[in-house]
Amino acid sequence: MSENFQRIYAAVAQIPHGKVTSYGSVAIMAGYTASAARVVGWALKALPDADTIPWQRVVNREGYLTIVNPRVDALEQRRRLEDEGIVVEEVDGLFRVPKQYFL
DNA sequence: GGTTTGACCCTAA
DNA sequence: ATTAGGGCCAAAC
Repeated sequence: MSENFQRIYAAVAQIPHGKVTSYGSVAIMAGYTASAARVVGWALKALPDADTIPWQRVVNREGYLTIVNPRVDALEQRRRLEDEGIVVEEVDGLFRVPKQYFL
């Protein structure tokens, strides 16, 4: 685990309740360039404590939940988002957050 | 050890 | 509007 990951986790923790943001925005908040979005994906995949970090508020730019982590699937992410009052719509078998919820 | 591969985004054509 | 390519950094191979 590197310090860069810690900065990413801190940036994710700053996302307000009931809002979502994109990977690129998290990268910028963490002090990276905008195109370091993939690193954010790696950081969240290797997330140490999924109970305290609001990782579910990070979606891709189109609002889709592109998650492949075996520990936590897209279903759990949708459940955690709806617990915050976010309405998640289903498009072609994939979950999507409407653009109005973006930060 | 170098090389490839990602929970992706931006720019240019 | 859509497509192609480069970039970012850490793991996995």
